[in-house]
Amino acid sequence: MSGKRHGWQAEAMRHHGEKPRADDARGAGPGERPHRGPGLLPPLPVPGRGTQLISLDGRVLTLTNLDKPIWPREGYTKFDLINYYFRVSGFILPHLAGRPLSLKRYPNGAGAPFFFQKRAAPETPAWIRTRRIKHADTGESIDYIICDDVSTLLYLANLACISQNPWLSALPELDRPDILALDLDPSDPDDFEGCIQVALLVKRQLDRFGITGYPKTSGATGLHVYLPIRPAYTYGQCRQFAKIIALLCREERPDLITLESSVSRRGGKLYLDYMQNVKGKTLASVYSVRARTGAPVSTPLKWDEVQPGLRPADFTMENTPARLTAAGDLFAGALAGGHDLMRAVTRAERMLS
DNA sequence: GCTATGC
DNA sequence: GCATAGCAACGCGTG
DNA sequence: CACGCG
Ligand SMILES: [Mn+2]
Ligand SMILES: [Mn+2]
Repeated sequence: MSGKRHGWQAEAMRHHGEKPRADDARGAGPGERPHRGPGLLPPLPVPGRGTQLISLDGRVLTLTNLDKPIWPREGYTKFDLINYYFRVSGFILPHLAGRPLSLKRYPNGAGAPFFFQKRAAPETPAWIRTRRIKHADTGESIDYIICDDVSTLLYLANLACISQNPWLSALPELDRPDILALDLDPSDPDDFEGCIQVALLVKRQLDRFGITGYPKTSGATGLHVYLPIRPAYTYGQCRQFAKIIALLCREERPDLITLESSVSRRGGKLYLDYMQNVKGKTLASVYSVRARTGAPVSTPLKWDEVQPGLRPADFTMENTPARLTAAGDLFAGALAGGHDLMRAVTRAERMLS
């Protein structure tokens, strides 16, 4: 992965004269250090209050306002958010690596106003990887943040970045997505059962083509299905194929599904959004937390979990570490290798008409 | 969350 | 010192 | 062309 020798080992350093505490150095002994690997990391070895310095990846990171409530009703603080991302970093980082990000930030808490940030701010430390990307027509460019390591991940979390939204394409192929996303958006936020039915419909279509799709909760009201694809085709080509799948699904259940871009014409049906497959558009990353009640997490699912009774609110910042220990990264396959879109399109077009 | 500004 | 404001815009489909 | 959308 990062090739850094420091691994997870973090050294807490005291900030302006705070008194030493007995538990400060927990786990810091060289002999008892868990090794870095695909697994969960232990809790972040710093006190969950005030300002703390921590050394990660050989960089010194300042974590501020750690006891600030971010989910006040749940009692979750900024420390809890940072600690979550630290613990799951080995699982989320492969899904962020090399992808320009839109950050969704909530400096005053999950219930307060948010803002998106795509441009790296001037004060961004030099060790944060950025990539200057030119806008298509206007020669303007944006320095996007790219999160390849745990130090960057925690820097972002300290900015109250609750959700990281990565592109569907990764370096070096920014114009050729390696993920095709189907975004299932219920018109009725409470109709998750309908969403489940549509997801199963999507799977049935994918099965016809021999394509593997990977489902996850969005963490909000819907589901995402990701198709790993070889980064050989343009966003336009991917979108065309996504539209074919969407059309086939709507053909089967026009009573449940709409492809209507106008909200007012959706008639309460689920919007099967294939239009996310556009350069620069993003979805909340897998394992990303959402600024909603209970701190839900966008969670990979096994297809046999996609059935009535599934509830996205059941997957949270609190219980995701345990699920990862038990199930591992169910989305690993969404990154490994990809379908050849061309063969799939040929097969699909034959079926459509 | 952080910086830049204007009072 | 205090109160503010900015922090994403854009590619696409449709009318 | 201007919208609306995410
Ligand atoms: Mn969605
Ligand atoms: Mn959508």
